[in-house]
Amino acid sequence: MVYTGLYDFMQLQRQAPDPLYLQIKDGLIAAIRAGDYAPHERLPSERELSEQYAVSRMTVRQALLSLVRDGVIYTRVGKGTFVAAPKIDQQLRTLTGFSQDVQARGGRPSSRVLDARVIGAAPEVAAALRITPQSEVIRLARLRLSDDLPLAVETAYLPFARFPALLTHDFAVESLYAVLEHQYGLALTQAEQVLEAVVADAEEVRLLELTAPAAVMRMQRLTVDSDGEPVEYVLSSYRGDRYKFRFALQAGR
Amino acid sequence: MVYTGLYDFMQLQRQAPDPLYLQIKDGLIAAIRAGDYAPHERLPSERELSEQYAVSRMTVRQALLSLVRDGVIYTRVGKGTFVAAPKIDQQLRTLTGFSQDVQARGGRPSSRVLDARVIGAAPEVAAALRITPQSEVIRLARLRLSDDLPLAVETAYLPFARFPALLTHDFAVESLYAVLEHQYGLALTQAEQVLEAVVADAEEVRLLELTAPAAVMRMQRLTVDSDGEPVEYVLSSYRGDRYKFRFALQAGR
DNA sequence: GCGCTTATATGGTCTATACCGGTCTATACG
DNA sequence: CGTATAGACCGGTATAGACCATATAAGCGC
Repeated sequence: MVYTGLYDFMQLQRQAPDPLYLQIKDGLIAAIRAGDYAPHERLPSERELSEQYAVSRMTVRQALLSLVRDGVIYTRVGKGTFVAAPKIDQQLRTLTGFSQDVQARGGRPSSRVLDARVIGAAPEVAAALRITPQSEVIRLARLRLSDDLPLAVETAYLPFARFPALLTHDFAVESLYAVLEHQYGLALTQAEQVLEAVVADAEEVRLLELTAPAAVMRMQRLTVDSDGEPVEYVLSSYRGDRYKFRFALQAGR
Repeated sequence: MVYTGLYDFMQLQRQAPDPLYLQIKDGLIAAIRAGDYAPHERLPSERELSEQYAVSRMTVRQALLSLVRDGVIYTRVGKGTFVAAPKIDQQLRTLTGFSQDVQARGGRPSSRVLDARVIGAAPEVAAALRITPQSEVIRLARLRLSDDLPLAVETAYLPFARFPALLTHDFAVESLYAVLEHQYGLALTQAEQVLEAVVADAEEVRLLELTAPAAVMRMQRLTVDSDGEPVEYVLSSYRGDRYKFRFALQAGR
């Protein structure tokens, strides 16, 4: 036990170096993320990689197998190892509002404010936000566009008591999530969503410039801050033909 | 090469024998299920197992690592390998199919098989399952009902090569996920979904007993096993008026 | 040109061996 | 008696090599 003190010291100084196969794994992840390999592009063969990294083929395989389990790459006998289609999982790391969402898809988000005022909370809204009915809530209704094409109608409700100065912002320009994060220092980490497919009503047809009959995706979202306090309750209607909702499911853990 | 002829013969007679490590894995699963090892009981060491099965230690490790990924066992450096706590953990580690889903909502699931056969994979299906186009896939189309009311049309595609005996089951009665789990020992842990709202086409109107125009939720799901291998590609259409898709979003972690 | 064989590349499986650091225990020492 | 320490055993990492089935392209015979 002579070295206990020194060992602890070194533990604090630096982590034990990762095993080789993890270093290789990280290297490959970095290369893929850097764009050195496009989706479905072939990686060097296991034998080539073992030469490049100067390790045995089994060690390379350990790194590759781990990447396969993570869904980053896939293998085909006799053909090679390939980069998997980009994972949606990544997208879910942060809760995104409309603006980030559209940007992530390569679009240019914009908004038209339809309504922005303080009203008494309807029972349904009060229940969702867990406040007393008829207490004041901010109602922010916007038409959301991607590259100037109408994509969704969105109505957000927030407790007025908590965000009294919120309506001083111009939400035709600013992102609600950005304001909540930077102005109020909120970390939005959890949300509960309900999706439903319905035939668009007259109002939706008009605002989203649809031709009846058309389908819209109605979304209900309750966003909660890191303390578990409800922050916003949002009702949206997305054009069915322009919006696909994609996400990853993961069991357990 | 003395055995080539015999080997070819056996190939024709029955599927290629599982690799050693899978045989060992199955053996251990059977032993655990039979109660030979209680939860948290230590298994023989890797070196002992390699003697018992007369294989190298690396082969034993391959079996054990797969069991760890499936959550059946866990390992502790310096101590040994142990049986994981049963069921409840297990349950949470797997995704749910239609049957479990409806049951969780308090409904009584049932099915009508519309089509069940082996066909050549369409390009889209082959790409999703990451198999070569035109290779054989199982196509299982079912009308899914909850309390005898039509709720969804679901078409699942699975690689035939991996599940050659799958169609011997009656999927009007059995759950596909249950068969995959118990028969093939698969832990379905990851899936990627895409949801879209559309106006129901004539076929959907007829099968789901809708009145046009009506909205349906089209779902696309790629389910992947614990080894990262695509298992099934499912296209579904849910009645918009009877199905709400609810889930929790969580950022970061 | 068309079909067949052959050569070559790939990932998948398996062996045999080695050393590491963590864990536990029996034994020798103070 | 308490405690070091040596050693046995554990899973984790790594090597070097072998053979398999699959996939693809080159070469060959017709």
